[in-house]
Amino acid sequence: MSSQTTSRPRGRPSAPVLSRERITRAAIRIVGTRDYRHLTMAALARELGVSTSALYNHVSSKRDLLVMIQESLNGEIDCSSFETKPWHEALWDWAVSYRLCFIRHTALIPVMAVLPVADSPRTLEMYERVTRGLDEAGIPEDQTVDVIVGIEALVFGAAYDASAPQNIFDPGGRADLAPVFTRAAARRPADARTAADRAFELALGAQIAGLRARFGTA
Amino acid sequence: MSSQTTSRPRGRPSAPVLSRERITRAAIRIVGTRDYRHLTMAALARELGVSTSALYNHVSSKRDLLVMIQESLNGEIDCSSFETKPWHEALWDWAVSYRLCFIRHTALIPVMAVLPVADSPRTLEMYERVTRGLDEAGIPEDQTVDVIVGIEALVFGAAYDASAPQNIFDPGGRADLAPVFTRAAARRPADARTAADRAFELALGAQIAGLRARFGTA
DNA sequence: ACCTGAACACCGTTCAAGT
DNA sequence: ACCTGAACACCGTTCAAGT
Repeated sequence: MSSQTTSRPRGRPSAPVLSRERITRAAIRIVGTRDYRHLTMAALARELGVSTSALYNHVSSKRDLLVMIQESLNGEIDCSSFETKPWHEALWDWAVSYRLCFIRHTALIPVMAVLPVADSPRTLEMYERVTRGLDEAGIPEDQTVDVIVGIEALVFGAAYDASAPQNIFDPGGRADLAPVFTRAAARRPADARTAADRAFELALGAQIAGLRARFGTA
Repeated sequence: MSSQTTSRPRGRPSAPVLSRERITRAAIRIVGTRDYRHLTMAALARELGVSTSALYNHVSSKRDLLVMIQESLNGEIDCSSFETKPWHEALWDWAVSYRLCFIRHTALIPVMAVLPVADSPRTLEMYERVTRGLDEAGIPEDQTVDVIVGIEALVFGAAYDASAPQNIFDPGGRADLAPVFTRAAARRPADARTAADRAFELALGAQIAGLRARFGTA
């Protein structure tokens, strides 16, 4: 009895061309060099040298693909400070790293912001580390998640701001409509990125200072 | 000489069916009753009883349309408190009203967040009132815009959060990955909207408290 | 000036057919 | 199991043709 014989044809079993990992890497390659608008299923397939429909053997939808990218990205967010620094400093480091990660991926924010954590193990892992850090610092258990959500909201909004065009606060011909604002806007750093960084750091510093005042500085 | 005679045909000059105002109102009607995914140029034309291509006599692109909606919406944001209350209370009222306005319009956030103010007179007007309020309260002129940008970032992120699905923080089968987080998440209000409101108010309160500490409570 | 109808160049997604 | 090629149901946008 040749029970060893499998039903698969003899000779080298042809390994599949695609995998979720290869697809994710190719997608990140595309959005890394070009824009998110260029990340189409067709472009992705071309990058991988397969037909578009082949992708659907590994990915259930484009949204699924975006979640995979987000998962991979989330691994780069640094929450190691919660192991070594006081909670308010760790919160700062985390937020800074978080924002940096999403500035070049604002297209993922609408996905990430409403994604059930159950669908994203790495996000869950990140939340766990931050929650534990806040918990051990004595933040009341029924508010640790609120603290996280609040910081995250600022981070997402600030990531958009940092990806805005250079002249976003230039009133153009309508300066007469807003003289005080126009003068104040002209006082900001000329480089848009520098201006955005400063605004984020002011807001983050204020928010964390407010949290310290509320929960104690321990 | 019948110099009075115009080149337009005699009789009642047929008034145009469309206008930017009518188009904007129809668009708001659609997103008010249905989802933003249903706001297509074809659906909008059908709502107005014209052909799709007719829209392009009044609107240059779908992005243009979204900006028009945003303009109209911005008129509903309340910054009147800056005329009557101390700056920190006015900032609170403004942020609350701002967020409320965008919770049902998160699709506009990517547009609004990177829109040059020159393209949006009403946004400019809003910024003017807020800047003036902060200016008169003694916030240094070179930081008023940063304060606004920081509050706005929180507002946009919080609007996303408030529009997230009910079970967003339910770890599902992966509770083992995040025991501390799971316990903390279970402590939040059952109603997602209530939970989101509380998180926003904690963050906003903290941020404003931090700003007061920085700039003085005058 | 303003509207219609047809066409264009895309999208994401499905599916029968092959191996 | 995994891939191809063709097809489908949409998108936003353009444009010649009409009034």
